[in-house]
Amino acid sequence: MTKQEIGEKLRQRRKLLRLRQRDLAELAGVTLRGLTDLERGEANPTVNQLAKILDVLGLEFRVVERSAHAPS
Amino acid sequence: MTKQEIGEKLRQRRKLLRLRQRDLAELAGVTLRGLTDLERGEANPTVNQLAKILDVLGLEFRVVERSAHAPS
DNA sequence: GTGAAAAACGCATTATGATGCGCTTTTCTG
DNA sequence: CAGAAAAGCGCATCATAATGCGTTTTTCAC
Repeated sequence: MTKQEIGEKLRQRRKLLRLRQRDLAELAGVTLRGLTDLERGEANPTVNQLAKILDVLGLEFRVVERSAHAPS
Repeated sequence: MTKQEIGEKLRQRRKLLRLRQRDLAELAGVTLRGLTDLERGEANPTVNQLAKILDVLGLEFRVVERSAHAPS
């Protein structure tokens, strides 16, 4: 996944949960600034930073074989 | 996945490919220091840093639902 | 067991990610 | 359309990830 794809996935998930960036940022313990940059794919976050946000969204990241395809 | 799990996965994959840390680090364009820390799970790498290494190893990371279980 | 290769790590430095603040732009809602 | 809410973003600062170098420890082949 590219950073853009990650950002888009986070955004979709956030909207699904009807959260504003501000609220998600607060729940995750990151700044609004950091979150907006991340959602737009214009950031190179640390694993911790990303994990904090994924955690609130009920998501996680996983290392897999490159050729493996995503489930529907 | 925790950082320890990620590190262990990278290490296993590297060994499978019969690479030394030094060689993998060079191929990935990171320092030996950064790689050793990462494999031991004692690092909080950026997504870019992690991606560079995963790329050489034929791996990638993906954002998924937290409850989804890993394939065998 | 000995020696060499590989990996771990302490410490200082450099590069860059995260934050803070405020202003601008975009997106909703009525 | 008008106003408000949400999101985007420029810039300076702070925090910390990445590097560089040398030394120590562990691993492995003989």
